[in-house]
Amino acid sequence: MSSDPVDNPQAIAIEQLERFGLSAYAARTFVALASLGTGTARDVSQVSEVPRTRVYDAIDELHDRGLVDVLQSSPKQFWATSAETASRTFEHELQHRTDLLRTALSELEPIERRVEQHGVWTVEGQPAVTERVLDFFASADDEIVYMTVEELLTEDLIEGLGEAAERGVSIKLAGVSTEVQKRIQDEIPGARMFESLWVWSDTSAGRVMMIDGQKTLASALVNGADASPSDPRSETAIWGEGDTNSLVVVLRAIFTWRLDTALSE
Amino acid sequence: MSSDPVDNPQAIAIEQLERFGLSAYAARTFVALASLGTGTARDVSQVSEVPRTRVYDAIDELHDRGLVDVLQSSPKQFWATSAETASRTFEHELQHRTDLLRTALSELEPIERRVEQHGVWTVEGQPAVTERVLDFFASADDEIVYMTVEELLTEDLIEGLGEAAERGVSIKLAGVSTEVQKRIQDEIPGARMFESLWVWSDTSAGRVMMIDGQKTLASALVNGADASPSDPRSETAIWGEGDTNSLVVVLRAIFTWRLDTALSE
DNA sequence: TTGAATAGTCACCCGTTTAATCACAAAAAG
DNA sequence: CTTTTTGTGATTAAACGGGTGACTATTCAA
Repeated sequence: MSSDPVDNPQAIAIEQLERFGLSAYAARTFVALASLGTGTARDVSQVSEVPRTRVYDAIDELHDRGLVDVLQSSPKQFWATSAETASRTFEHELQHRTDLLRTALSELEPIERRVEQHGVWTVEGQPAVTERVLDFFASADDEIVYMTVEELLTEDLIEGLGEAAERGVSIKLAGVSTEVQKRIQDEIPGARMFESLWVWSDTSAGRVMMIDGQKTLASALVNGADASPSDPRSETAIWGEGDTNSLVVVLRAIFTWRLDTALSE
Repeated sequence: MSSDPVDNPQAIAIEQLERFGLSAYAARTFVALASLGTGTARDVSQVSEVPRTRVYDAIDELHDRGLVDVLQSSPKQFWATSAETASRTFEHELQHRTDLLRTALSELEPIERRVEQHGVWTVEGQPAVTERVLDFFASADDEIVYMTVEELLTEDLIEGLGEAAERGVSIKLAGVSTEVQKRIQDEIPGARMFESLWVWSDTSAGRVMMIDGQKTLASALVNGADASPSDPRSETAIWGEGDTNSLVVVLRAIFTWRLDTALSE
């Protein structure tokens, strides 16, 4: 269990370094050097199992990236930057590159994005679904109806709801425990609570929402109760937009009926 | 000039997406979809020049990453997330992964990192050199002597100097214009200025520094005056540590002599 | 209903990349 | 001066990914 190879820091570090664009040799070399502090090609080769003759190329790669300093002697010595410095280096580089991407993508984004009115779109993965929900919150003019299992009501979503509320959007929320209801009432005084449509907790249900009566989204948690809760790739959602959209029509009918009875008390 | 293929947003976006781990097809597919908003495999294939039959694989990849939603119809329709949402998705993922890396690396970092006392280490690239300088600033107990060309005196370095000053480290700074000297005096009241050792501006000199009389670093800007100033990979530095380190001995001698005459006025 | 066109899936080929091995020259160590 | 260690370059082998085409399913129009 605890010796699961994917769980030791070495494997994690190597995996991430590779995914950040380092070669396998460079990644393993850096991890070896990071645990050694300083060392020669021979030292590195022994702990990293990188062929000694290839350590030099790996070091070149790392040196160019600013992750390793080199002492010109014989044998050459290599010095790894600290965990903190190395991580900061990546952070800076990646931040810079996402900025590049953001600028480039916005430049070629179409002016108006019409969305198919008669179909139902699918989204995969909890982070992606959350992003979509946030987009919807941000686009709301009038009303947000949001029903969710509590584990999916994350901080950023509450924030998104709060911002909408400040714009004057009326918030109707269901599915959360009484304790959390209190917290919501504190942060978003305008929010109204209503009861879930069905017994919520033991199903695989995820969330259901409606924006201004014409955008809807429904999601389900696809892995059973035994699945690891840390796996975020377990939510699948569908959404639709437009007055006559089938999903919208169905959910609007349900919500209208339900809200009339639930909120009129 | 302006039609330089590496400068158009498409190419930039594709390049970044690929470096973030997408396949070439997926990257080109996403960029095509981002400009279309919505489209079928055929549409995508036409603008992206990805073989139509492979658009589906690419979409799978993008769908799994939460960058594209899919409408199940015939023909299938694909919907790209907005530039902002897509960038945020990457930002989140990369932030998460640098955190993983940071944790993993710190776990395997050696307790004490002794540094070779008799050698001179080399660092490549302006960002890497800056990182090293910041590390040194952070480790200073007593005194920082720092001489730099003005273009290399970036915000984060001034910050690092400020933090050191607040710890009670005495700061001695040279090479900056009188305007910037004023600004420094405002932000770091304790800092003292002295004149450069030589005519600084038209050489390829970069920076020279000494920490507590026993850590030193010197750098040069390696590309000539005609090189593009935006290229950050043009600085090479050497550094050394320890009382008897050759680089330290030399620079300490110079600085001691110079500071005695320059600061005593 | 039927046939042409379009959409979608799958399997295969081939080139590039990169890991891995080897051969050899230069430099240290004994 | 010999032997070991170190560093560089070339070479081989395998994996990955781009590119193409065959084949089935679906749609649309006669």
